[in-house]
Amino acid sequence: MVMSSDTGVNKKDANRENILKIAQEIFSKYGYKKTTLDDIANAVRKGKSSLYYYFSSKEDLFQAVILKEVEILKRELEKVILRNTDPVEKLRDYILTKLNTYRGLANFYHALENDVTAIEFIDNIKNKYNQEEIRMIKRILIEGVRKNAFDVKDFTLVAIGITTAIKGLEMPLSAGDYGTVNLETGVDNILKILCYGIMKRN
Amino acid sequence: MVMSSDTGVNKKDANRENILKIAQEIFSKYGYKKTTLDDIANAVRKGKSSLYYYFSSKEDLFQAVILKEVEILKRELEKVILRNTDPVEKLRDYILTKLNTYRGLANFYHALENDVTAIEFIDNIKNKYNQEEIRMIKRILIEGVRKNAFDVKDFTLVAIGITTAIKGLEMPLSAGDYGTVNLETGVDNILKILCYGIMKRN
DNA sequence: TGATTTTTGGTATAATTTATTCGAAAAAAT
DNA sequence: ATTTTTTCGAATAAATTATACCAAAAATCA
Repeated sequence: MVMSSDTGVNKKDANRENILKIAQEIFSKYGYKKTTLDDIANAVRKGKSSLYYYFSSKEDLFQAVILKEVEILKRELEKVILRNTDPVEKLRDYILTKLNTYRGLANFYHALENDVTAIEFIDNIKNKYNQEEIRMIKRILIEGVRKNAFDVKDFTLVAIGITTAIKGLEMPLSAGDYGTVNLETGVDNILKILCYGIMKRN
Repeated sequence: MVMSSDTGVNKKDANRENILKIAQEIFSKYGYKKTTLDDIANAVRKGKSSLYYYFSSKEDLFQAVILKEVEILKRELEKVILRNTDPVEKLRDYILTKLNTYRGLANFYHALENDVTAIEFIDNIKNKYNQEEIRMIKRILIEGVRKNAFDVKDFTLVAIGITTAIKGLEMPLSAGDYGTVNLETGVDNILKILCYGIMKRN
């Protein structure tokens, strides 16, 4: 393969990225099963068979989309963590950012149902990510204590607790009732509860 | 057919209604093509073949859903028309109500593409309804003039103009970019423009 | 109760859709 | 001009799906 000399990215990679971006939109709208390669091919204005030049199969494309999505989420959350905000605010931002990005992933998950391999794949990612999540929450907690806002003894334990609470918030998204749930309200509710347990009383 | 004596509605009709309601949700989420009878059957917790006891075909069911949707929209709009509000407010409410209900219809339309017969069917309804719309707008205008808020010479012409403007607002919905457009803002923009042309200056 | 009507859903099938392959040709780069 | 990259039409095999039929369950009635 020969690539253009000045730009580090070649055309193929650019095309891949474009396909990925559009595929993520369509997948997240219809879910895995209901999305056809024709849908994607039409949207990127290429022949269906051209997709196989970039990805070896529908599943391969799907996994690439998910992987990219996870990367984006990770970077987004890092940003929140590094922001210089009040600890509670930071916790709230973290959860909201996560849920909002998760909303995209949710629809993938939703229309998977039978497709065992795909579910397994996603579950693997989720588990892997779970560890990272706990670490991140921990950082927020530690910072909160240092700033004299939180009073936490066992960081790991509390971090796991909060992670669990977030999972609870994710549930309705996975289940697919979008319109019904108000994310912010849900988060604030959970936050209020969490804070009463965590906050240092004066 | 023998029906229960006291209630006017029999069970079959109730089931039909239920199927209609659920089918509308699924159709409006995935569009006509991507919705399978299995989807609907599962959602109503019946066997797929049972649906044929209530509707003669997928298309039949689809048309019933649309027809019902149109009925609901019509009734909703009648209510707005009869409300005792400021004319501009009423116009705004009318348009917003229409667009919001239309959001549901939009997705049907969106995933129709090839299916010529279905498109024709919907277009027929749209045309038929268009006349009614003009009549309704006219009523709002007439009332507005009587209340000394509007200054309109040719009601029909202005009504057609407004109807056209509303179509413009519907477009992005038909095109399928939901998240992008803010209905209220769009409506208020159009309204502001419309009012400057219609309002009686003091 | 037993008879009849309503409602359900399993199974079968024919038509359609869809993911994937292959190879050749257009486009771009060298 | 030759090589490399990229595209896509056509073919296919597997899966999905709308629809038809029929028998049995459930509800209603007499």
